[in-house]
Parts: sequence; C-alpha cells; structure tokens
Amino acid sequence: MTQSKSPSERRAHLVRLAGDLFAEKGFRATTVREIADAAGILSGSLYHHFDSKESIGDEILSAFLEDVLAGYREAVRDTDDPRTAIEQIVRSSTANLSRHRAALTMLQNDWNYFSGQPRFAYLRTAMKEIEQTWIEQLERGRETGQFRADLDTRLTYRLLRDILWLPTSWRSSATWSTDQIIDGLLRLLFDGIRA
Amino acid sequence: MTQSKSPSERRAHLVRLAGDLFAEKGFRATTVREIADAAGILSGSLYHHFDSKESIGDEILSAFLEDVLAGYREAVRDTDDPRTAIEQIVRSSTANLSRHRAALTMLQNDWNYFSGQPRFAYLRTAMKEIEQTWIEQLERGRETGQFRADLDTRLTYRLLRDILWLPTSWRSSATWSTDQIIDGLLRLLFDGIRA
DNA sequence: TGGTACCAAGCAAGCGTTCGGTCAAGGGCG
DNA sequence: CGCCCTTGACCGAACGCTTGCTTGGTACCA
Repeated sequence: MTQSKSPSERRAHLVRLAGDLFAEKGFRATTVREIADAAGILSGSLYHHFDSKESIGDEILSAFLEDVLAGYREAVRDTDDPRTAIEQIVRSSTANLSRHRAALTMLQNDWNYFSGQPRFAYLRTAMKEIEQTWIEQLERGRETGQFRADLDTRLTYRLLRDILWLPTSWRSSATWSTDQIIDGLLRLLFDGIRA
Repeated sequence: MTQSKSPSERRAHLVRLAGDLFAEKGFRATTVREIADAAGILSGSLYHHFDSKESIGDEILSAFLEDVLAGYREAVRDTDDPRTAIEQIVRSSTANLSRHRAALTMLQNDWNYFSGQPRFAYLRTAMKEIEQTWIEQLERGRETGQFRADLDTRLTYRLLRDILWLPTSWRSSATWSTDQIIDGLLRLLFDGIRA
C-alpha cells in the first residue's frame, strides 16, 4: 500500500495536496492544519518540508505562471496571424488553467494578499507580459482588418482574459468538458451570439 | 460640520463604511477592528449597532440581490424581444453592480463561506432565478432565430453572467466609464470581435 | 551512528465577541 | 425652573478560540 517515495516525490505530493485545498477554499482560508490532515500528519511536521505556508503558495504560483508564459510565447512565435495566435493562446491557457486550478483560485481570492508582498513581485511582472501579448495581437488584428476597427484593445483584453480565466473556477466542471468550454468561448469571442 | 445624525442614519453610515472595506478586501479578510477604526470607534462598540459581523454582511448582500432581481424582473416584463430583454438586463445589472460593489466582492471572494450557512440560503435562491431568467431569454432568442441555433444556453449563461459581473471588481475603474464598459460588453456579446 | 520523517506540546498574535461601566443628551415632573 | 432618571453611544478590558509557526524529543532506516 504505502509506497516508499523519494524525498522530492513526497514534497511534491504535499504541494499537490495543499493545492487541492487552495483550489477549493483559497490560500488564506486554508489552514496548515487542514493541509497536514489531508497528508495524514500533524501540522508541525509540515515545517520539516517547507519553511512557511507562503513558500508552498510560492511554488504553486511560480510554476503556474511559468507554464502560462511559455504558452503565450509559443503561441505568438508560431504564427503571424493574430487570429491564430489568439486561438492558440486560448487553447494553451485553458490547458494550463485546468492543470493549475489551485494557482488560479489563489490569484482570484488572494491577489491583494500576494501582490503586496515583495516575495511575489513576479506576479505583477508576469501579468504585464500577459497583457502586452494580448494587446499586441488585438492591435495587429485591427490593423490587418480582421478585427473591428472600433475595438478598444485594452478593454477587450481585460474582458477576454478574465473570461478565459473564469470557467476554471467553476466547481461543477463535470458539466462541460474543457473542449466544450473552449469552443463556446472562441465562438462567442469571434462571432458573438447572433445568428 | 459634524451633523448630529438620526440612529438609522448612523447605522446606515456604518454599513457603508464596512461595505467600502468589504469591497476592497472581501468579507472575511476585513476585521471588525478595521471597520471600527474607519468609524472612529472601538471594535466592541460596533456591537451596540449590530449583533454580529455576519449581520452587516447580510444587510449588504440582501439589499444587493433585491435590487438585482428587481432589475431582471422589470427587464423581462417590459418586452417580448429577447435581445431587448438581455440588453436591459445588462444595463440594469451594471448599474446595480456599481452601486453595490461590496456585495459583488463578497460573493466572489467569500461565496463558499456564505453559501454554506443556512442564514444565507437566499443567495442560492436568488442565483437560481438569475440563471433561469438568462436561460429563458437565450432560448427564446434561439427559437426566434435571432441567436445562433447551436448556442449552448447554459454554457453561454455561465460565461455571460460572469463576464457581466467582472468589470465591477476592477479596481482602477477610472480607466473606463460604466457606459464604455456596457457598450464594449454588448458589442462583444452580440457581434464578437470580428470585423 | 547519523539523518530523515514525524509526533506532542506549546507559543504569540490575531480573531469575533462579550461585558461592566461612563457620560452627555433630553424628556417628565414637582 | 431645577431635579431626576432613562437612554443611546461608546470605552476599556477581557474572553475563548484559531492562526502560523517553533521546539524538543523519538522511532526508524541506511
């Protein structure tokens, strides 16, 4: 039953358990005792593996943002067509978001908490790159005439990014598959709801 | 300067102060001592006006949902055209959301906390009515041929409601006016981003 | 024998809440 | 008019509880 695991595996296992709780309740609302309970140990024993609750959060958030940025960079590198780039961004984002549900919940619930701390300064940096990427693609699409000329790119970016990040936080995600959500989103994005 | 206020005015003033803090930090993240500080009194003195922190939240949330539901009901009562109804829902919602920023932040940050308690059972009830209203209008629009036949109404509802509720939580709302956001939203909703 | 993984116990700080007491304002009453 | 007594608003201090984190010790495996 109880496989003996390597140290790094055990540590990663604890991060995953903590992440599951963060994804459900957020970072601050989750206590170290709950994390320890989920792992079947006492809260004090957690501090043999991590030096603080924050460092668990740090690991989760930085891993998430690395993956997201990698997806963004790849999407704009592989094509010159803004529509293709945006579609690729949406697809890679959705995949990353479902793999890193915890990180998203943390960003949504505890953004104020994290973004204030120097330790998490990289959050703002990453967000800036994400914003810049979106706006570049939207503006290029406007210049090529693919997108509406009266498109407010910054406003549209804010709407789109948030829309994109939302479905992940839907708890009963059993209702729709990831692909369904992507399709619904892309369709809404490009065509609207009109016939 | 310091007008002597009626008891109900003082109470309402306290609710407003608390709401401002809730809107910034969420409900749970705001302490009663912070609320008291903002009012210039001690934390214990708050309990002369309210019997608990929760009851302050209750007042804010129920007032918000009453206004929102009233807007929804009026929107569907005044017209037979689904597109007009949806447009009216969007407009009334946006107005309500900007008047009740605190309630929205509370719902977004602390939904798990509230929705679990019997006292806040009306939250789920109200959400159900909101969902039903959206879906009815979307389906009617599909039947009349105004909206795409392949529209997944439930999925679209989830996307739309969340999209609609998002911009309110943007802190630097100085960047865009309410009307700008509504227009961007309705345009995106009906027409998409394509030229 | 040394290090890893854990337990048992506890600490200080912060939380929402309670409670006895103070004090100015104001209406009733002789 | 002047006195009393109620009342609403608030203070100061504490309560019980939970939080993240620390410490000292121990079982076990290599």
